Amino acid sequence: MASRAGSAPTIVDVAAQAGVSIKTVSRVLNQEPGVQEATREQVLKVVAALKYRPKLSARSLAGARSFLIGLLYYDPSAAFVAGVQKGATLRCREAGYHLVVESLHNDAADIDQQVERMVSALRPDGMVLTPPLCDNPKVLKALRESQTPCVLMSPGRQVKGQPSVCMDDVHAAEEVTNLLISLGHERIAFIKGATDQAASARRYQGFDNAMRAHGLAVDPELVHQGDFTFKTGVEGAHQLLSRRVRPTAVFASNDDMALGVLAAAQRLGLAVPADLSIAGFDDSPAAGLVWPPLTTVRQPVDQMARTAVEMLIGANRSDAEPPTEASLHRVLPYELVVRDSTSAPFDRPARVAGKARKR
Amino acid sequence: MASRAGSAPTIVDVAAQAGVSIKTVSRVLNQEPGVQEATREQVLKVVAALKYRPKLSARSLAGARSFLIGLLYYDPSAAFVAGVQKGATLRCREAGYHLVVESLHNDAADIDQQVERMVSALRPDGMVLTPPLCDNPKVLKALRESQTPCVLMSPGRQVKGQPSVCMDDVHAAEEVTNLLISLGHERIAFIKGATDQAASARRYQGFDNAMRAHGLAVDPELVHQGDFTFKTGVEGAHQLLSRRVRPTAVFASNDDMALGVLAAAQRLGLAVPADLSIAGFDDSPAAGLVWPPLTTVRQPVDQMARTAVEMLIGANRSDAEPPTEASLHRVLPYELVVRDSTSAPFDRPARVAGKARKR
DNA sequence: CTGAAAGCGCTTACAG
DNA sequence: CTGAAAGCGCTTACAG
Repeated sequence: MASRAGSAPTIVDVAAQAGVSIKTVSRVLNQEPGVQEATREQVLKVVAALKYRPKLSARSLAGARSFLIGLLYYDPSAAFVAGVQKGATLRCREAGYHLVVESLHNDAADIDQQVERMVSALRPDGMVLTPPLCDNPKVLKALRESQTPCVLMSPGRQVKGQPSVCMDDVHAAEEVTNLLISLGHERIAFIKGATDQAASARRYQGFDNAMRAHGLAVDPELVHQGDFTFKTGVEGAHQLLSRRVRPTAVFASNDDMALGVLAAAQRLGLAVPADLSIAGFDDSPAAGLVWPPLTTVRQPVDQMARTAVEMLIGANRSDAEPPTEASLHRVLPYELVVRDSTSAPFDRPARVAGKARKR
Repeated sequence: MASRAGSAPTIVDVAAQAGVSIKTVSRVLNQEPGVQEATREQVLKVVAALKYRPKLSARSLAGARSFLIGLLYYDPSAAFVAGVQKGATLRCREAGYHLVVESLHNDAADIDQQVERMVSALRPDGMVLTPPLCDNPKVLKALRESQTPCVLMSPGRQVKGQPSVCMDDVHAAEEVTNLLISLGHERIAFIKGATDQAASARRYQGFDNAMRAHGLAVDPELVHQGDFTFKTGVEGAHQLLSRRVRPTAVFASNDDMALGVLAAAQRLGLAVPADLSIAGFDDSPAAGLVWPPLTTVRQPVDQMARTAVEMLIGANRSDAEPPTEASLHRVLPYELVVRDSTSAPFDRPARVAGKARKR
């Protein structure tokens, strides 16, 4: 018997045509054990012939899973969204899951209700939280109360028992600083990021570590408080470059600020990197689209998102290992991207194309 | 009777507590007519008290709507994804819909099956297609066969009866060209975009229109074929600036190429805009993060996405007007962003901050 | 204006 | 190894 014309085939059509019960079809589709190989093949043949696809809403209503992963974000940089989406959607598809995206206002008074509303309507099997939402207590509380598994991306602080994915900001900042020092710089200025973002402190920490390790004092006059915007990069440059003894290098803790430093330096008639080396952080698209291209650090954003989705899907499986504290907090490798904005002090600009080093 | 502890309240709990049938609760929730005001209020009170939220999977399985809107994209620029997501998610939430995002490979041989699979599992109420997928015949065919309503964002060509949202590329490129001409430029070079993207031809068309309208010949030597990448901007600049008579301005048909021109000009020791004016297209984040900041055109990407979602949701409503050919193809206003990379030829660089003009 | 019944298309116990 | 029954939580079509 063929399936009714017009409407899509259902599990009943497949069962009838394969000469088995719908329960058996369900078993095959969900890869449950205890189906004879011959039966399995017969069912799969009919599934293919009918182009049968189980309907998500029915599976979701009847079963314990929704096959939906939620992604929450607030005011992210464009490069960040793009990377996260790429990693998350691809991993979702591999596992037959789908990604539902919602944007929220981190400062909204009713943000907990917004989250609660979304979760109770959608019942996602898990949620990926990006900064700064992953550090928002209201959001975390609403999710905990609804018992929705979460993975935090680059959270400010690890929460015990709360899965997270991040990169090693401290170590990356150390490496950038080491690069500048190895080029011969000693008066190295630093521009800090927004105080409400945890990465800011970690990056400064790395800078400080590296300086101390080389016996170089961090001159408070050469540390500027920025907020991750282009504007504070420009301001920082003006202030730092007006010191009695100028720095020979500026390490801005993100690319937007580094671009501000570059723009300011160019307006002041300084040659980069001959008169001033500049390093950033993030490897934003713009970092490679300026002259000279910026030395920076690439966050593995898409890998982080992919890993986050994987953790959520894995946790939903019955055969999942009991998680250890270590398996809950994944630290992914970053990439130091050395380009032309850094050189030995007073060097002629390098003419070599950008190259990347992994660690 | 209170709802069972532990599990979330259902429509049955609400009906029981409000002393009505579940059908009446359903009517109130879906804003169907024919419910007495007192009854309605009583139901809403219980809904609020119980924090009842209808489950999407149940509504979707029983009814004709899924409250899901799909967004398909392939290898978009970061700024584009970010804008689309913002506009689309916000509009979805206002209407109680949710946005499911999927990324596809435009060149995948089985792209039609990937689309078919997604659609038959999810049954979205509509789909937003971004370039270049909105021009992919396989994708469109798969969607047509599944009877999923679609809106195309910036499609290469209008398809009759197929809803779309776009901006007026031709007119925008005309305006940029007019700006350069009004500043006193006559030798204006143009860098074309990728030949497989429809916007490329439209932007060149606008340039050509404006030049002719002012009696200026388009010198074929001053037209370079690029592909929207930074690299072809650099190459174009080298080629265009090696002409016997140099152009005094370059109009690159997107920002990445304009940034390439800027980088090349700076390496060649040219002052921008004094020696060379540069204009781009897109208003990418980087456009405002370089020195001098780029004159460009801002695409209303988030508005376009918002409009696309609105059209899909509106079409699903029973009280929807029969669409006219005009209402099917929305053209949204762009914004000319005049910054410091353009000036009169041989001018000293402007010191004025960027300003925007709407049309 | 309101409701009782059937059914959407699956999975979950439970039998055999 | 396989299946018949019940049920997930809503909307639809039909009565009254």
